[in-house]
Amino acid sequence: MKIATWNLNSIRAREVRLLDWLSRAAPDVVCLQETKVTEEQFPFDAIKERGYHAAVYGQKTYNGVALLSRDSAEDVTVGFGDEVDDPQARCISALIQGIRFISVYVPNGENVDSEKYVYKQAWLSRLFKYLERVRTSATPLMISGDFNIAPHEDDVANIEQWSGTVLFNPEMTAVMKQLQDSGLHDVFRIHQKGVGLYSWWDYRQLGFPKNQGLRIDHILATPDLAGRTTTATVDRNERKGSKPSDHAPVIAELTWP
DNA sequence: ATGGTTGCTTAGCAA
Repeated sequence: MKIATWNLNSIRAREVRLLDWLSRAAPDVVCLQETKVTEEQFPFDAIKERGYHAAVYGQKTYNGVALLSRDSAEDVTVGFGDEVDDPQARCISALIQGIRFISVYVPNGENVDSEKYVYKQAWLSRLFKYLERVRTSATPLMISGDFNIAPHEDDVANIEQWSGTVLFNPEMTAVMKQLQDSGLHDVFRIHQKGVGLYSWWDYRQLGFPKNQGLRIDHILATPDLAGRTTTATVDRNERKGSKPSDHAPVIAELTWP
């Protein structure tokens, strides 16, 4: 079973790239973020032609998440289902082949003095409560997406530039540690121990050619699944060529069922 | 310190 997570930075700007990549990479489940379209504008037909079901939580202009899958998705839910009235489409979940998949687009936060960072903190707090509710011992779980957090120094190319920012600071690395301590393992780091491995590179200042990136897109899995993963990679080819997203897909393979 | 890029929308926000 091949799983991927990819922040597309607009599914309209990336539709051809996404479709070509689906044919070439042939993932079984794809967690998408920043689709930036309402459900009415989502390219359901083209994706169906490539052999995928799509569960979509859309929003105009900003955010937007989706789950693509070879097999049908059951029990689809969107948002956290909590008491907060939140218009931002950042979380979708479904049961696929007996696994609870969640695609998340964690708020960026802009800067640590911003109201957007307050929202990021609150959103993450709601995510923990959501995970407590949705997790059951019987169902393996995989939560993937753009977390907008680099978990470790080794996940940041330029520490001087990024230390203390919303993407890499003690409070945010503690969030990743708390997720891991709750039994959600960082699948990429099970298989890749090296440095200089990133999933996002700024469009500006030759970020990608200079490999000035951060590893902020993650696949986290409960132990039953994490232990069955066989590979984890970043598909750097998707950051190359004409009109790439600023994120590359992160891919994991596992023996399932 | 500023600016550098992209997408959506059409001047300015978000990343």
